[in-house]
Amino acid sequence: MAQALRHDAMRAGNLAVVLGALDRDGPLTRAALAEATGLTKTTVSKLVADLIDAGMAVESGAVRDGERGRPGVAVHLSGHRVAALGLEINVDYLAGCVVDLSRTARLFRTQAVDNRAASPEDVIAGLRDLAISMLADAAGHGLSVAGGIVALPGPVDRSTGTVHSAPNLGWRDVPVADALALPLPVLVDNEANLAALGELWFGSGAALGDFLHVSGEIGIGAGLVVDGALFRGAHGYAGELGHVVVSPDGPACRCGGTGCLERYAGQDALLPAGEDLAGLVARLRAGDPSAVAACERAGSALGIALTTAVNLLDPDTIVLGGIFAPLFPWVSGPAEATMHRRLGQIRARVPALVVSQVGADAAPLGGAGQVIQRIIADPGAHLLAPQP
Amino acid sequence: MAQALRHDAMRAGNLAVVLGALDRDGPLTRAALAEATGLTKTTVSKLVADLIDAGMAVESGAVRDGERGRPGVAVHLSGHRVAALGLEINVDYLAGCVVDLSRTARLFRTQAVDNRAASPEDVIAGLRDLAISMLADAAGHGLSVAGGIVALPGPVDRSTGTVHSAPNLGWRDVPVADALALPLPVLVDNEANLAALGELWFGSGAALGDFLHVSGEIGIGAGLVVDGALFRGAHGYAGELGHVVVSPDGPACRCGGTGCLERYAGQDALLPAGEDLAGLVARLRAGDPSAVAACERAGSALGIALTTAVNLLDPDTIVLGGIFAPLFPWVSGPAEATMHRRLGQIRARVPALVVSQVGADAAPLGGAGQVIQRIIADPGAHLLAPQP
DNA sequence: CGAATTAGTCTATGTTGTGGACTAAATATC
DNA sequence: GATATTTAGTCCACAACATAGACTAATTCG
Repeated sequence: MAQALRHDAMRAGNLAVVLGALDRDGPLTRAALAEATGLTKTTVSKLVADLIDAGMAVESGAVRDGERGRPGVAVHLSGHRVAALGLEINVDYLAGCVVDLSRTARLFRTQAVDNRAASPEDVIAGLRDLAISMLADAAGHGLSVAGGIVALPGPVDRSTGTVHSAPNLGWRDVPVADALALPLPVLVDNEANLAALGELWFGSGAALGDFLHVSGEIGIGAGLVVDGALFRGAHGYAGELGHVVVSPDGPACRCGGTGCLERYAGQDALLPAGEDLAGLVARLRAGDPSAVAACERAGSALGIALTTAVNLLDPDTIVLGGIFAPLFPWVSGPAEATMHRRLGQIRARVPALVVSQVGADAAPLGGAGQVIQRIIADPGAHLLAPQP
Repeated sequence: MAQALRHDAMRAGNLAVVLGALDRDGPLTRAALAEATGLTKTTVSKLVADLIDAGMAVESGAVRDGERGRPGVAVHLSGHRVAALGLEINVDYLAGCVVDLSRTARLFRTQAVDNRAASPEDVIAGLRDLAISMLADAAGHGLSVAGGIVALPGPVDRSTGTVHSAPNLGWRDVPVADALALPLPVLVDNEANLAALGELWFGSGAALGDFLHVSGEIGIGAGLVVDGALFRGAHGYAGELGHVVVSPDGPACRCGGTGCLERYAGQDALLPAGEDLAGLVARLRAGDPSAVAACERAGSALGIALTTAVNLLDPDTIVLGGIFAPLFPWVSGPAEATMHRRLGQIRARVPALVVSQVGADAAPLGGAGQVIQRIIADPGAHLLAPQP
């Protein structure tokens, strides 16, 4: 239910309105902020002063726009103080990044390890070491890290910070957030969801409108971004594109069904035993007919599943990430052809397929960005004591 | 973007908080309201006084709850003043209803006509007559109708009040809201969307959690309700369940694709030429094997499509409405079996299939309820001058 | 019947945003 | 180059709203 509004909520809300305007529309003078938000110049000045005290905004020089009249002082988001930590546990690596309030990635770290061979405790201890050292680095840069999110390859319970099952890691019900025991609030989320947010803030972003981000890995997940926020469904398990039915009489899937998308376009279906992704791409570049045919099959199946997704979710754009990013030139054509054949008559516009602009770090970047997003949406709760 | 909060917005917001609490939690005393909302008794008293002046709330008698201390005065939503109009244009009938603020249906009217034979202008003129006479009736009951919504069997542009295409009526780009020219604000929406909202407010309602409401008519639409609001997608065309791919090599569909759900479970697929729904139900009751087999085929196909919908949308419950309501006993079993087979291993809980509790009036009821919802969410904008 | 308890109102007060006067700093005009 | 004009930002008196706590009202308990 909507919360009761008291004076402090009004102030917190207006602080968020101003910070949000700075985030969206770049550097703005106080006068421009007043015009954009509908608040008076007086109020904006007071709010901006608070944001500057908290280290969330800074003044840059005067704006000489050639107009006559006194020039304004541009104010923009400050990346000097507030930051967030994004972490990822995946099958063969750990990764982390620190992103500042202006959504600039400040630190990166990746560590190749075989997490299938190790126990969850050891993996989490390794991630903890990586996180602690990044926090120290961040502190060295004067950054105060307000929170973190761990990206995990499987369905999670966000309220308890637990990963329910991560089949590719062999994990079940691991309380990742608690076990990490970092000295800051830590959340968990699904890798596919966070990768979608990574694309929003560190990739093609707002130009995509509402988009569906497809993460091709061993499984196939998808994250739908609507109005700048994830659509999660009732229990947080929306976007399971991998088990959308492509052909009800198709081959059996590990989920118990038959003919799921994963059996046609998942990593195991695309890569012959023993070959890795780089090998497949090399064969595709060389024009190997069997590799091209495999991608065509996968692309057509993907087109069927995406047709269904468009009918149900109605996105503006569809972004292909994960293994589909390097395979995009060979997969997107057949998928797009299928979609146009099936949707062309009933939709005014068939969503375009585009390739992800973020690399392997999409998930931790999206996680850190999500924390930043929360801070911008409620700066009042994160007003730090002004530093000397 | 979030709006700037000024004093009037704070007041309007708190008015909505109080009215919303009354809507959800039935009659409450001012003291209970203060506790529930977190506002002080003073503030609640002032807000309640405004709501009573506006005719949106009334005091009922004192509450004698057996506790000691002064008994409170119960306050509840008043249905005496504010109301909303729900209208529907469909292939063979026009319908309208008036719903009051407490979401009680006060007036109903249905008119059987063959709208395929008539021009859009004539159909709209007929609906206008029906609406005007209902408004007069409502005024006779002392009701002030704040707005209306027209349910239409096809995709609409809600911002312009236009229906893009209604294939079953043979309409294209008809500006329904403007053409109606009623003396109150009129919106348009898709029939399937409004039927889902009808189920929310006039059927099983909140007990369903987040649910997908399937409207089986000639086409098959679906509306997803998340957190008490419709999920519409980027352009408002989400929920096109009818063209979800059930079998990519299936029979050709009028949409240009093949093997869409509509070809297996739409009205035209279920009813042999010349038979109507009542006839099919009679044969099913009599145990006619070919009728039962047809429902089993339809149910299995529906199960495939719903499996996909669950994977992508993750609802708590699935409600079957339209023609699937009378066919529920014969269709739901095969659908549920298919869903369990395909989802049982990867979901902790497979959404239950339930039958719609609202009859044919679901769409106009949902439309009127939507208007009421908007009033409750922003009573400040609808504060009428106090009446003598 | 008086004490205890709870509901609701009343009054003084505090927080927040507003509106307009005011100062500051630039360009345009003569 | 002096003055008018324009725009940015601050200051101050004021208005809107919610709050806290005193107060009155109406009930049950002993």
